[in-house]
Amino acid sequence: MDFSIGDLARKTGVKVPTIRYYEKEGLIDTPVRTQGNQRRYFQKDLERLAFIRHARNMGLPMTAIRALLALSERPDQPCADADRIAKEQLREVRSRIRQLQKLEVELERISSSCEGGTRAADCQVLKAFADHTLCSGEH
Amino acid sequence: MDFSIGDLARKTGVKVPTIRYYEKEGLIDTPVRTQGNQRRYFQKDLERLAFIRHARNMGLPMTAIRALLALSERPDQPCADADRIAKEQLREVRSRIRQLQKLEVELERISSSCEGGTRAADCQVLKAFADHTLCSGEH
DNA sequence: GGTAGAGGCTCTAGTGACTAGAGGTTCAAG
DNA sequence: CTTGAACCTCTAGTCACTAGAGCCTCTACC
Repeated sequence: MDFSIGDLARKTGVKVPTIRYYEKEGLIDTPVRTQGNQRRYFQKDLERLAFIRHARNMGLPMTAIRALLALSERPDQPCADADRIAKEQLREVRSRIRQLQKLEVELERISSSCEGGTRAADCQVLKAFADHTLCSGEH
Repeated sequence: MDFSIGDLARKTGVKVPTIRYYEKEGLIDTPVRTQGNQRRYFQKDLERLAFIRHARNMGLPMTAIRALLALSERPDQPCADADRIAKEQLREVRSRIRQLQKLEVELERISSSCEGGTRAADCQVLKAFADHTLCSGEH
């Protein structure tokens, strides 16, 4: 029926101190306590925490998660915001991918430039890191 | 011949407080001072800071940068380490790209699931964020 | 019912890589 | 010589946790 913070941690994959942190930050409800002052959770807490965890895994910033949580608490509100947040995150992810791909090209060039020269003084890798003008594109 | 911390900031694109922070962290030399206690820099400082900045732009962690800096200070050392660091970073970047691409697929699915339903209660986007089991792959 | 030890509690401080602000001093141009 | 932009140090704040100290409670077994 109810379960401890450790149970909740195991079920959601969120660490115990992180759950307490989320509580302090107001992301999850303050749970009921046992007579001995220990937290006890229920199914609804598990769902909310799983939501947060999943959204975090998807790279959403806490502010976006707060917005989504607020939205899900007012079920009669229009959900256009939720859609907007998801699309925004998608744009973010795509732009990060593009940036990393530029970086990939750059690093490929750098790490293939080691010609087996043995001394750091002649190391092309070090030179490549030092000299931005050698880069093919901007970043 | 010599220049101020503001000049150095402009030339490298590293902000003034960040330069002072790097000094405190031992990433750059403690510069000479004017009679009035202001920092004065030279070409070598500019080069070192540009190196750091470029490497940071490439996503290298500070520890890797420290290793590269240490290496470049001992020019007779073999440079295999530099090559290893570059290759390691390349692997990292590639793995981050793969992860983000999975996320992209996921977010595409989520953000196309809004069927114009107007109420948050029925919002597929919120459901998708809540329910990990709807995900196609792992993450 | 007693006890051991796993797990719970609060609180403070630390992480990385900076950033912001307060309150004061110095430099360089006019 | 004056003005004001740029410099100085120091502390504290950011984000999203994480680590540790020191203490308390719950549960399972005897």
